[in-house]
Amino acid sequence: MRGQPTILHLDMDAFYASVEQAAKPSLRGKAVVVGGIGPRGVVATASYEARVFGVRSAMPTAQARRLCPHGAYLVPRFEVYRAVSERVMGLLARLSPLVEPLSLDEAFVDLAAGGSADTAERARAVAERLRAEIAAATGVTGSVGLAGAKMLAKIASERAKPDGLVLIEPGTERELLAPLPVRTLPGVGPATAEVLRRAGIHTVEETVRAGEAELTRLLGRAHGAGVFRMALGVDDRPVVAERDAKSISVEDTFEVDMTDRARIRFEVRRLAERCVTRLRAAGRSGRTVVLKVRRYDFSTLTRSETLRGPTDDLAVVREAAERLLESVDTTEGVRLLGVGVSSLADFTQEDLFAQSERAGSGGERPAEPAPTEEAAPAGPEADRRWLPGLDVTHERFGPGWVQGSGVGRVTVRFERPEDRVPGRVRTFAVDDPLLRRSGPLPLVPRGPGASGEAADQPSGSSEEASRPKSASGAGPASASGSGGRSSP
DNA sequence: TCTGGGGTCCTGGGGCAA
DNA sequence: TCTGTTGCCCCAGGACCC
Repeated sequence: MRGQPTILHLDMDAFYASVEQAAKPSLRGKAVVVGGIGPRGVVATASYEARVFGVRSAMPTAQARRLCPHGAYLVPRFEVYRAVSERVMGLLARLSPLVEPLSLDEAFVDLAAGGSADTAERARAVAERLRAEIAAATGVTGSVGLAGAKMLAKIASERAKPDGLVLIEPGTERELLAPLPVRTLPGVGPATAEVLRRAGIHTVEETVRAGEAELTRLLGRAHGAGVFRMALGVDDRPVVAERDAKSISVEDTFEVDMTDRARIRFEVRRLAERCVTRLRAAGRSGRTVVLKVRRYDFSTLTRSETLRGPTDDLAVVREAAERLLESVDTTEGVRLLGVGVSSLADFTQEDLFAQSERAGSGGERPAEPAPTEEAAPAGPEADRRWLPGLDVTHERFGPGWVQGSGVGRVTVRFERPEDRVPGRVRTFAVDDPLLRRSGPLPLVPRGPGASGEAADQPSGSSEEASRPKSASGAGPASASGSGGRSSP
């Protein structure tokens, strides 16, 4: 570090909520909360209007509703966020070959590696142009931080929020960091902050004064040394363009704790199937199978088994997961189950019959039928679930989105992203044959006037992608997502 | 009325082989 | 042959991040 401020950190502003506001004119300027809407859902992103009421990311949605009862609560539409994200990442890729995406809404760019900026003035000009391009191409805004190192660029983008740009001049880093709370430093979460607080360390300056030896004593060797370096502003982590995934996992939280052993086994098999589907889609195989169980009291345990070689065979993964389940006591209730695969490889060891047969079965038999009715996987009715925020089309009234539903009725607002005024609201019976799910509309209209190359915004039907993941009943709690979080 | 989902990294204990 | 040391692998849990 201490170099020119050519590390750029982009953080989209309240990303999921901003995309929803761009897509739905009636929500602009309103409190919008995106996340799980079930009884165990949490907030993924809140618009700035909702944050005024104290709504924050990772807060239980039920609590958010109490703080902000008049807000619009929407389920995430990941296919839209992914499309917008790809568009943004495409703009970043023009600046440098070294772009490191952290999530759908955040990325680092090494401007020097791209030759697009080597001084503070040029970096600032590049960043301002980038922000304008993002707004024009996607309809949503992003904040940019520029500094000589990743940590500082990230701090800068947080200070720039919303819709701003902050550049940290070389030589001012230590002075800037000194008064900040220790929680600002990467790697210092609630637990570490509490350890430091008990030792009388609250700020970055106090962290530096404590010295490396004391931090190592408090936090352990690797962590203590790392925190000390960050506190000094020493952050030489490079921007890494491509990172290989180290594990692939899926998990579900259930709306009601499960105690029925057959039902739990059924869910583990289903999760194993989803996990292997993703594993294969990524063209990977794995050697270690991990079962995750969160019990009624929120205590979490993991059990893992390492195979003799990497596999992407469903039967092998499923049987390993079932074997692991045998060692877990679930009598008092389970709220979450997860299945994952780690020790990933790009090849598969075919000779795994012994592994598969150890459990006394083999072959890719499909998951057994659900042991109880509530455990049934998503059926045809799944398509008739009108979750708030989802895209629909009515044969007479055209495209719209679900504003709410209940007691046999669904309320739809008919409007398009390009509308200047909120659209009309109409209510239908939930089984109205003229109403169906549809794909999202592009946020920025395409055509001669549209900027950029062929827009990669979704516009066609993607019913499969947007289908709810479970039927009603005791199925998994509503999805919420990774990323999309932004600091206030 | 509690606390999602998908990841990464680190630590420490136990088993095992050189 | 026995014993102590070392290093590696596996496993479980915790912290952290978005």
